[in-house]
Amino acid sequence: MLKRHDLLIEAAERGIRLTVQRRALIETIQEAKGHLDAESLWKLARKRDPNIDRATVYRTIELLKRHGMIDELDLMHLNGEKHYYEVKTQKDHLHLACFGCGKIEEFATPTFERLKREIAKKNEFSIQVMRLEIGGLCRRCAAQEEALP
Amino acid sequence: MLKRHDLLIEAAERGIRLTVQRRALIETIQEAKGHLDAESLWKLARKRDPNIDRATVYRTIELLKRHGMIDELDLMHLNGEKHYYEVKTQKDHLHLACFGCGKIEEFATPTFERLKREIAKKNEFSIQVMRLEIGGLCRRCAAQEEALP
DNA sequence: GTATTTGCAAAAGCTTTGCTGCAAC
DNA sequence: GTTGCAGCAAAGCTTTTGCAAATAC
Repeated sequence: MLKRHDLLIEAAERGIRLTVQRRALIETIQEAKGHLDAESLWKLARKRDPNIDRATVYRTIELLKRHGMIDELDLMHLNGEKHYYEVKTQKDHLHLACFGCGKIEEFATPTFERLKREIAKKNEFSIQVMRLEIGGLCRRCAAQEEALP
Repeated sequence: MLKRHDLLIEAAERGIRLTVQRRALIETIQEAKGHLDAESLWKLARKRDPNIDRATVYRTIELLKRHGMIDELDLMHLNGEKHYYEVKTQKDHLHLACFGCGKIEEFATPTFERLKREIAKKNEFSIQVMRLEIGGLCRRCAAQEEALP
């Protein structure tokens, strides 16, 4: 399991003003299983603050992103153009998206870390965000494809 | 320089019906310098076929994508949510996007290829598309940032 | 001649914005 | 008491879609 930051503590440490709405959303993101889009986060956050507005959700996501506290994913645009969010992990990892069944797998490996160091060094580039997404077929879906004529 | 496929030849080989509109767009993509979004491609393609419609551009892009002839990029959403397109290269490569000046750099390394093989093997995943994007500051912009208080 | 593709115009999907009043500190 | 934030509603940007007419083979 990848270790993730505690967003509320980190927000406080960073001096981010914690309104009830931000608290509601941050707790929602922290407890979210899987990767959720803004609309889903909004619906869940309303269980904690029934009046929280979509716009507030978007604005808070933007804030957390700027602070590098969450990562934004596209997940190969498997379901439209929306974005998905996850708490930043200690280790960089990549996402495997299956075009067949839509399942998302996460994967971390030292090779990825090595690649990151190599990029930073060779390009003299100061890396802030890194997003590696892979689309294809998971084992099960690849096997099914094979079976068809 | 990364070697890219000849799209028109490949389209013919794949039995893709080559209408004048598709020809116009394919030639445009092939000759494009840098990474262009759908709107820019449309404007350029109109120089070859003045009546080509936006919708045709989107439909053809979708077609070429399905055939794995072009890659779609987000380039860290540096300028809104549009997508950018490039002819598929022989070698996988990644994109470095500078949040300061907006410059996009391409980078290919054997470590990336190794990572790809490792992912496919460890996850038993059949990879079709791989998109590695990095956001941060290029050397010049990082130095400028440093200079400020 | 027939199946596919196009242009057009409209809609859809997701996100951002301007403004006024409210909340945090 | 100030400053910044939230809610609301509207607009924005990019992409998709339905359909009749045109085109490729």
